[in-house]
Amino acid sequence: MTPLYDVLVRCICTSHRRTCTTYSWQVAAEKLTRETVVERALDLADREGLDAVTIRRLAGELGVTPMALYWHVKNKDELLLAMADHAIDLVAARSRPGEPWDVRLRAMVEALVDAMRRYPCLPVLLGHVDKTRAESFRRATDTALDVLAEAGFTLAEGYLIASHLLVGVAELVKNIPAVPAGMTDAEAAECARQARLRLEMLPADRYPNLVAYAPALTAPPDPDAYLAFGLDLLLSGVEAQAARLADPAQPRYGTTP
Amino acid sequence: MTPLYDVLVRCICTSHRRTCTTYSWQVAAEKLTRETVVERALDLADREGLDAVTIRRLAGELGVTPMALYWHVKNKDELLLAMADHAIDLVAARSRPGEPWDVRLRAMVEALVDAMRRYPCLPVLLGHVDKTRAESFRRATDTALDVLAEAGFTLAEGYLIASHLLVGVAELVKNIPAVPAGMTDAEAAECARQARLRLEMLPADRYPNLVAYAPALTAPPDPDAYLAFGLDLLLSGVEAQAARLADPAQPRYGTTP
DNA sequence: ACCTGAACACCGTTCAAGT
DNA sequence: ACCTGAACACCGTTCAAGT
Repeated sequence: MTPLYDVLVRCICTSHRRTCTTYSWQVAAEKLTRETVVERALDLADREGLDAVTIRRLAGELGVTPMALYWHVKNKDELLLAMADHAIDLVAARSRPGEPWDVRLRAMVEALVDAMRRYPCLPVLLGHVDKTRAESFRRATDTALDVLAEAGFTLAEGYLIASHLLVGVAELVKNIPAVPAGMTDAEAAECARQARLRLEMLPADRYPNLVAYAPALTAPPDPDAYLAFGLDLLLSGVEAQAARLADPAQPRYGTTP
Repeated sequence: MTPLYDVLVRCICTSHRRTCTTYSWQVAAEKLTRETVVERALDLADREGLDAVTIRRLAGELGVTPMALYWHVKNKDELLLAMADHAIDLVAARSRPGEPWDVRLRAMVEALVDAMRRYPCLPVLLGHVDKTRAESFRRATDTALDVLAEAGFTLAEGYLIASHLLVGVAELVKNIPAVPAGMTDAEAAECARQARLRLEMLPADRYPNLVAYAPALTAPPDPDAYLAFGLDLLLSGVEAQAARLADPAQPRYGTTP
């Protein structure tokens, strides 16, 4: 542990690294960074579900020892937070000032939908992080509060609406009716048939509506009509409240700014 | 390991047990049942959060070996499912046939709110179970579909609305502004002050609305106004859609029954 | 029928040590 | 600065065995 030894080792190390990076088999092990850790974690979660994202498993995927990750990320909670932060990053940007509040709000919600379709793990990921600690959530929430204030809502009301829209969109995208990626038409049909049978096997006297719903499951899914209806449902609630609260006699939640 | 030894041990044991049950310190170990397992798990989750519900931890709480639980419950997933099932049990019952659809729907939603306030772990628990596998969910969904069909929705629309209301209420109750149980007024005030400071410490140029929202946090929380606004928001969306879809020219999601 | 004990393959995380 | 190795205290679950 003399300085000389230290310097010597350091030299060997850097020169070793310099030569190695020229070989292709070393490219994968090419100096870990926090960004690649987070992106690889998102990738893993999208492919195999959030449960597959494990410090040890992720480390294996990156060709590195589990404890190596702790250099780039404080702990698993921070990893999940960084994943959500990274996935939601583009949402705040898509508000268009100048437009009326309802089209601005719809644009934001559609940006949310896009983010969740781009990162399928995002809806369930949202349930595992403290949203107030993520930077991109704060940005998105702040611009949402801006839009909603323009609609006449108090800040407290706007805050509630913002988180309501967030989980509403998450639930919507989670249940989006689509053939799972990498499934042939035949497999998808078989899948739908089994889902239908599961419903039809229920006792019809106790669950008449669920049983009646079963045939609809064999029809080809229509994600666009589904999303259109879901988004209208979410947004029309906000619009209805905005209209109702335009009457100053109505009781409010929170003080008007 | 002779038969004689076997019988001998058995005698000692049963007589031991028979005497023991007369002592009060043995009452807790009084024959485990699936119901007490589930209820104890709910209790544990309510007190210390869902993460505290662990097979081993729960077994310890029940004064029993971890593997004993596997006799009453197939695995942890089934335990979580049974917990949700038990907590949501009373909801379907609270629909009042004869009333118009919107008051029936509101009654169901309010029953949901009650269940979630009774079992604080329920909102997060819902994120960890497959709702289609729980009996009381199916019952509640079926009666909801009944109510929503009366409102003119298709079954597909009704199904979407039902799950939308479920997660909407869950999010609402999760964020309910109330002084946490077992906290003095002084502690609650300190808690609010810190929440306010956390917001006010944010850079005001990037998050102007969040910073402006901070002072509202020091005001005493008003759970009733919060819930009233949240429920109105949820339900007015459904009502607005019902009104819009009364026009037969409007596009629909799913076929009308 | 109901419960225990030992064992297996997994976790997240710490801490000292290497290079 | 960045990564490894060994260790700790925890998981869920199986399987054979006890009573």
